[in-house]
Amino acid sequence: MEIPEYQPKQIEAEVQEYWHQQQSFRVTEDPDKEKFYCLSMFPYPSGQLHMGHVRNYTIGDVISRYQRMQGKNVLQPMGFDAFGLPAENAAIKNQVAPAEWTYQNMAYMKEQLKRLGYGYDWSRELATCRPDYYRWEQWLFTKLVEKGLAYKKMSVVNWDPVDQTVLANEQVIEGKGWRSGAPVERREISQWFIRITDYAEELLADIDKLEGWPDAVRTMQRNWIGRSEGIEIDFKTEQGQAVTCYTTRPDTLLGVTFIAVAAEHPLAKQAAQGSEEIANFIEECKQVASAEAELEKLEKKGKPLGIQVIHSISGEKIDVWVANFVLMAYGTGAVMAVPGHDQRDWEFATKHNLDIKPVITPADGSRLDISEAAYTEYGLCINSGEFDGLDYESAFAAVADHLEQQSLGRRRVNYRLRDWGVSRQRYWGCPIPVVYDEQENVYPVPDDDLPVELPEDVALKGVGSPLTDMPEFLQTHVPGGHAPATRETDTFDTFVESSWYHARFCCPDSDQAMLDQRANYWLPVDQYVGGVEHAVLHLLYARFFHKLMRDIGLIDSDEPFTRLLTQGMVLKDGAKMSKSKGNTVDPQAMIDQYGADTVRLFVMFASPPEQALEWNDDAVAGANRFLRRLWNSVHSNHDYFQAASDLIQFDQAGQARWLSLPQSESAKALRLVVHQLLQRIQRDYAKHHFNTVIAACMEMTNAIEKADQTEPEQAAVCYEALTVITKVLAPIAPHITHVIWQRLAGTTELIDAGWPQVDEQALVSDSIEYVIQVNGKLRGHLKVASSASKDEVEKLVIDDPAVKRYTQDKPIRKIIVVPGRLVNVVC
RNA sequence: GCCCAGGUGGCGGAAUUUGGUAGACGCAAGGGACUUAAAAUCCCUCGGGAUAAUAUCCCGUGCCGGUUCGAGUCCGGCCCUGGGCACCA
Repeated sequence: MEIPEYQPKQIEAEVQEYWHQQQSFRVTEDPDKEKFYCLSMFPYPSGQLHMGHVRNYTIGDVISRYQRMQGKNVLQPMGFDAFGLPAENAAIKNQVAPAEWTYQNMAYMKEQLKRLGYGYDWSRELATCRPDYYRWEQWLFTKLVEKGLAYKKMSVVNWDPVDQTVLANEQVIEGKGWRSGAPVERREISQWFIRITDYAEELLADIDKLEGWPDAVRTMQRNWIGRSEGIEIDFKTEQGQAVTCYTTRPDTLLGVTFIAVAAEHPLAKQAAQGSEEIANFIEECKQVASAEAELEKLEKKGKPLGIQVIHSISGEKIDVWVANFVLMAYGTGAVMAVPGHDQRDWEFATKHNLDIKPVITPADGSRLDISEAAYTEYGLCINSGEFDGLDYESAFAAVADHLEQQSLGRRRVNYRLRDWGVSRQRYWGCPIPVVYDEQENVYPVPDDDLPVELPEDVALKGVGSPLTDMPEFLQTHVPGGHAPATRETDTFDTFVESSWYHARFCCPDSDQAMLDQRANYWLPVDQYVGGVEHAVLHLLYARFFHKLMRDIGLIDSDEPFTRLLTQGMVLKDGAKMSKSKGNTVDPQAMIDQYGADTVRLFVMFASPPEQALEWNDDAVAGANRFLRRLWNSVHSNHDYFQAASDLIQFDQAGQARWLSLPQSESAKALRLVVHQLLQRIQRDYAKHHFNTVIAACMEMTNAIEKADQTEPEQAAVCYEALTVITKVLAPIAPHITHVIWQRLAGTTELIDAGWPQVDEQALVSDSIEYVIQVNGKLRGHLKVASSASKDEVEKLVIDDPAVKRYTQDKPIRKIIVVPGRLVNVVC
C-alpha cells in the first residue's frame, strides 16, 4: 500500500478547523464533572510570540489536554496583559497611538496562538486595556479607599531632570536616563498605596498550604515578607523629640554607639536647614536611582547631624548620623547602630572612628574578638549592667519589659514587606478612579460613573502624560455636587490588572459585578504555569488580591493557585534569547518549516519544564524526524494490524482488549517492554517530566520497529503499543495524533479518549537480572528466578564463578542484598 | 550587598518511592548500505586512558574534605553561572 506523506501544514489546518467547528474547547460549568482550571500567564502583546511564550503555552496546553483525557471538565483560557510601558515607547518611536499598536499586536498574536493548536476557550478572551475589564478594578479600588486599605503618601521615584519625567528602574542605565543620558535623581511625590502589609500575616501563614508550589518559590515569598520579632525603641533628644528605631537584637542595646537615619528622615531634613554640609550630603544621597540593588552596592557614607539623643537605658549621649545605607521605606527610616555586633555598623564605625563597644560574648566561653569583624552570633550579655550574663532570649525579654515600663519602647512584629505603591505617572494604564477638589480632598469615583475611561486617541511626545493636557479628561465635578474637581492623571501599576485576571476568566462577560457565581465553580486555579521571574512580585500580588476579593464577598477561596509550575528560560548559545543579544529564533519561521507539532514536541523534549531550555535547530529537525517515523510506522504496518484483529480489539474508549493474550516468548517480551514503558510514562506525566515521557515513546517506537510484524502476536502487541503512543503523545502533538487515531481506532474523539492503563499481568516475568558488586564495584550480572528467596540469591551469588574470581580466597565479611535489584559482596 | 536556583560526554539531557549498573532518549560527529548522483531512509561506532582486542583493568558527575558495604544523590567548606530585589512584564 502507498504510504501517504506526512504533511503537517495541511493536517494541522484541517484538525484546527475541526476543533473550531466542533467548538471542542468551549466549556461551561458542569457540577457533575470534576473541574480542572489550567492557566498560563497571559502575554504582554509586544508584537509577536517569542520562544518563551511558546514554551509556556505548550506546557499549559499539554497539562490541559492530559487532564481532559483523564475525564475532567477543563478550562483553559487566554487573554492579553495589554497595558504597559512598551506601547508608549512604540508610540513615540512610530507615531502611532498606544491603543492602536496594542490592538494590532493582539490580533496578530492571537493568530499565532491558534496556529500552535492550543486548546483555548476563546469565547473567554479578555484584554486588560478594555474598559469592560478595568472598570472592575477601578470599582474594587474605590472600595479599598472606603475601607482605608488604599491611601496616599510621599514616596520616592526616579526623576529625569532633562526629560522632566519619571523613569522606570529599567529606564535607568548606570544611573543615567536612557534617553537623556542625564544623571537620575530621587524625588519624593505623593502616590497611592495599598495596604498589603495588613495581609502580611495571612500571606505568610498560607504559604504553608501551597503544597503544589515549588519549595524555592515558597521560600522566596517567605523571605520577601520577612517577618521578624523585635522591639521599637524611642531615643529622645534633650528637647524631647523622639527618634524611633526598630531592632531584632535588643540584647545588644547597650552596645549602641550611634544612630543612623535616612536622608529623607525628618531629623536629617531639620539638620540640613542649619548646615550647608549636611544639606549637600543629602543632595548627594539623592543622586542615585531608587533600585535597592543599586543602593546596597554603594560605598557606605554618612555625616554627623550635630544632634544627640539620650540612650534609653544608659542615659549616655549618642550622636545621630545621616547615612546613605538607611532606607526611609524600611521600618522607621532610622537604625540603632551596634558596631560590635553588626558587620555593616562595624565597617561604618571603623571608617569614621566611632566607638565599638563589645556587649555580647560567646556562650561557650571562647574569647571574644571584634578587632577584625563584628561578632554577630547570639551569646551572653556583657558590659550591659543589670542584663549581664543573660542569653539572647532572656535579654530580649528583660530589655523589652524595662522599656515598656518606662514607655520608651514596645515589642513589635515587623515585616520586610512594604505597602504596594500602585501609582504610575504614565498614560497607557488604567486610570486611578479618584478626583480631587480645589482643597485637594480625595473623592473616589462613584459606581455609576465607572469606568473612568482612558482616552485612546492620543499622540505621545515623550514628556509627561498626555492626560495632563486634556481638559476634557481632567475637568469634572465632585461626586454628587457642582464644585469643580480634577481627575487623578496617574494610572495603576500593570501588576494590578494581572492580579485578578485569573478570576475574571471564569466570567469575563459579567457586566453587573466584578465576578459572579461562576467564579466559585472554577476557582481556585488548579494549575498555574509561568516564568520563575514572577516568583515573588506577581504571585504575591495575585495572592493578595484574591484575599481582597474574598473579603469583599466575591469569592470563597483563600488562595488563587493550587499548583504552580515555574518554567525555565529559553536560551540560545548559553544566553537568554533576546532582541538585544540578537540570538532570537522566530517561532513563526519554525512553525512554517516543520509545523506546530514538531515545535511543540521539541520544546517539551529538549529539557524538563522547570529548567532552562537550550535551543538547537538540528534537534528540531530531529523532533520532526520522530513524528515522520511514527507516521510511517502506523501506515506501513496497517495490513498486519488488520491480520491481528482476531487477537486484539478496541472498545469505545479506544482501550485495548485482548481476546487471547500472546503466548510466544517474543510477543510476551515485547509486551513487557511496552507496559514497563507505559508505567514510566504514567509516573512521568504526573510529575510533569514531559521530556522523559517523549523519550519513553521513542523507545517504544524503536521496540516496534525491531519487532517481526509478520508474526501475528507480535503485530498485535505493536498495534496495542501504537494506540498507547498515540494517546500519550496526544497532549504534546495533538494534530498528527488526531489523524493517526482515525487510522488506528476510528470512531472516538482523541481529545476525549480514555487514558491507557498498565496491564499488571504484562509486567509479570519469571526471572530478574541482579546487579553483582564486589566491594561496591560493578562486577557482573546474574539472572535469578523471581521466586528465589533472599538466602537463595545470596547462595547463588557466592557460588558464582565470576564472583569467586574477585573475592579470591578472602573471607566474605558481609553480603548486602537489595531485593529484586542488587547484591554487594564485601570481603 | 541580600534572597532563591543550577553545575553530569562534543551538545540537550537520563539515572524509579530521595543512597544501589552513571550517560536512557535525542542531536552532532565518524564509518557503511541503497542511489548515476543528491536528498531521504536504514545499519554500526561514539566519556577519557592502558591494551592486538567488541577480553580485561584504571579514572570519571564544578573544586576540597567527610559519612557509608556503596555517593551524581547525604553532610561541611569553597568556586562559577543564572533568576529576583518592590516603576520591565
